[in-house]
Amino acid sequence: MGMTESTGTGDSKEILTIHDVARELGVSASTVSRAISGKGRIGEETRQRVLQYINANSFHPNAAARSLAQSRTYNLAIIMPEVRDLVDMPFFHTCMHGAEEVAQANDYDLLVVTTDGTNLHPLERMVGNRKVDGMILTRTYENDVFVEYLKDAGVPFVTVGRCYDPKVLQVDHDNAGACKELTMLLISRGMEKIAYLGGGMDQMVNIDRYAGFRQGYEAYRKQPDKRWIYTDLATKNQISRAVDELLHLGVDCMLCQDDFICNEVVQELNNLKVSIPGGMRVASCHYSRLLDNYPVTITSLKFDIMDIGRKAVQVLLDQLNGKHPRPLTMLDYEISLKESTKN
Amino acid sequence: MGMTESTGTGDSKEILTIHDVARELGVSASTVSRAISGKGRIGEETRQRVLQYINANSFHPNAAARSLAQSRTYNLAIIMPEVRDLVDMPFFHTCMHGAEEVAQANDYDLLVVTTDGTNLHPLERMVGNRKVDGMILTRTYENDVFVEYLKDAGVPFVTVGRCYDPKVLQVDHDNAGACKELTMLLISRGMEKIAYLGGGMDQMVNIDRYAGFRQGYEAYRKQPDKRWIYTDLATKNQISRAVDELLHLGVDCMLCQDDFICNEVVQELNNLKVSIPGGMRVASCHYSRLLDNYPVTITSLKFDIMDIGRKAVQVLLDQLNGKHPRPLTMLDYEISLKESTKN
DNA sequence: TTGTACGCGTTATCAT
DNA sequence: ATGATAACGCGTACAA
Repeated sequence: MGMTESTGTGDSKEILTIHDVARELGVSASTVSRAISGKGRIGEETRQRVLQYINANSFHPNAAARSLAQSRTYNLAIIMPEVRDLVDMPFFHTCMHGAEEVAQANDYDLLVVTTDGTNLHPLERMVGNRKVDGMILTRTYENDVFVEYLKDAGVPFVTVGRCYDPKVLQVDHDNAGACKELTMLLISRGMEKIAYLGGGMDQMVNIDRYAGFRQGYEAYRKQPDKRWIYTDLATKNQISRAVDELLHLGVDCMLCQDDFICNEVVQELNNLKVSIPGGMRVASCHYSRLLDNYPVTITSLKFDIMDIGRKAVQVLLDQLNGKHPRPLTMLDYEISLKESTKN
Repeated sequence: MGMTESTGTGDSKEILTIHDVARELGVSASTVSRAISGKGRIGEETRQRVLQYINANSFHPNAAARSLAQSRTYNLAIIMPEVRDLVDMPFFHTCMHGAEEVAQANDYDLLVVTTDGTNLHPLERMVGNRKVDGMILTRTYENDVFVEYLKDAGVPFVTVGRCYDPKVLQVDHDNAGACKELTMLLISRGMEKIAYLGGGMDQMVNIDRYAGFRQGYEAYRKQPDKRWIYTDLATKNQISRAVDELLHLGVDCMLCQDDFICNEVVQELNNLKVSIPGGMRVASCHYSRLLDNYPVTITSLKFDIMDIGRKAVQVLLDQLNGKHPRPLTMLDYEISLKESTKN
């Protein structure tokens, strides 16, 4: 738009195109393109000459043009659950940073999208506009509209968390196995009456952890009392009420489904002047720094969250690049036995 | 690529282009384009006809093509500091969600980029590729290489936090003013010896808060003892050591520069069995849920973080749309006087 | 090995 | 008010 031509010497500021480079080097645009992409045969010397020039003049191919020509955006989207309570965000954010790290390393960019468990709209826009090559679902539900939609739309995606469809790319920890092991450990330490405090059973991770808890009991041919079990706990109030009632029931230990719940449980116990582990034992199926804030260390399962984000993107990129990654990637966990369950 | 044509009736799945729509409706592509964009004159009835058709067949314009034609990506990037400690992330993540909310509402997408205070590389890639229309800097430094780079590159951007250049778009709280007010309040409540525990003085926010602290004293024509002042505290160890020494000096109150530091301070005090506010008074220049975990409520400054993210994007979009937003947007704060500073 | 020509899907500038 | 046509910048068969 009425921009005066640079006078003679190659100025900075001007935005270069592949043609500018070509003209300057006395070659054709396609040669430049080949030099950059590495595709198609090209003389090594011209290749170097081009590469050197674009480096020196910091030429970058226009993403939109490239995207249009290749039908590839080099963008990934990560879908985050709507933030209700700030404290339950660490998992997703850590995961996001892991994802971003690997994306970045592969010259991909990461778009963040937050949406609740039902609103497809933001996804539809992205898919419709073809703004991304693939997506990462950071949470899975028992009836997952996102999974259904993406399968249907033919968009490559990976889930963080389990998914019933075995063909869907998924990376997860063995939540059930881990909780089973933790439960068994607690029982073996003499805790007979273990209470379970869990959240929304519409989420796969919660379903799995609860299943693991039951399996732990079954392995000992025992059964937890129904009154010790709370699921679908959503608010702080519900949690503290559950704690109160469980105290009356005289359980030996409170097994919390995640760090958020554990956090509330410990606080309520604190309020009631119940000491840990003297008055009550506590364990959590997921550890986060949140729990660092207590003088007593908490027995818990530990997962490498950043790594799950990394792996998710790795698998997704493999998929996009035509490799055929194993659909299911299982990550390690660790049981961290601490003071809070000392007998 | 060898896709069989849909037999007769307009199937779903096929990816439509603006031409398909045009052909189907017996109009030209440009008419369809105009109907969608609203630009250029077009008959109201044809307009409706087009709009209805694209709705019914869920047509979305190809983002890459549109981007190429308009030289506009409808993407924004948010630059997040490299994550060192997970606990100091809440600010940036909350900010991000606020930004994403407004971006989403304006049909923009948000790319996340994390980088430390010196590494320009990720920015250069984005700018070079023209992947975004603008950027949000979530943290500003006294000598800010990002600000310099973006100004130089002519990329629209907004900073969250203050910046020396008055022409740079910035949205911020009045950190200095708020800390001054808080300091004065503490003094007026009889706390003569206020210790200050702060972090890296390379960051603008820390510079401002510290300045506010000093101004608070000056307003009373007093001066804090040098030994009460700790800046550039980086590790937990440094913080707890500072707390120990300050206890020996017999200060009346510990004013913490942010929630992270306050968190450590309170923990250390806990370890040492020093009660709050009985044994020591504590206040924080920034509140986050982190501090919810203590039985005693903490006197602090409160900022609406989500809102700062929202405002940042709003201002940036205004800029992109040729409006001329005021360079400086100041957001409100609130002083929350709680138990931790009771005398 | 390298150059030519066309397509990717949209917007914008001209005509009509 | 609408239609044809030329960009936008890059990738890629095809030709040389």
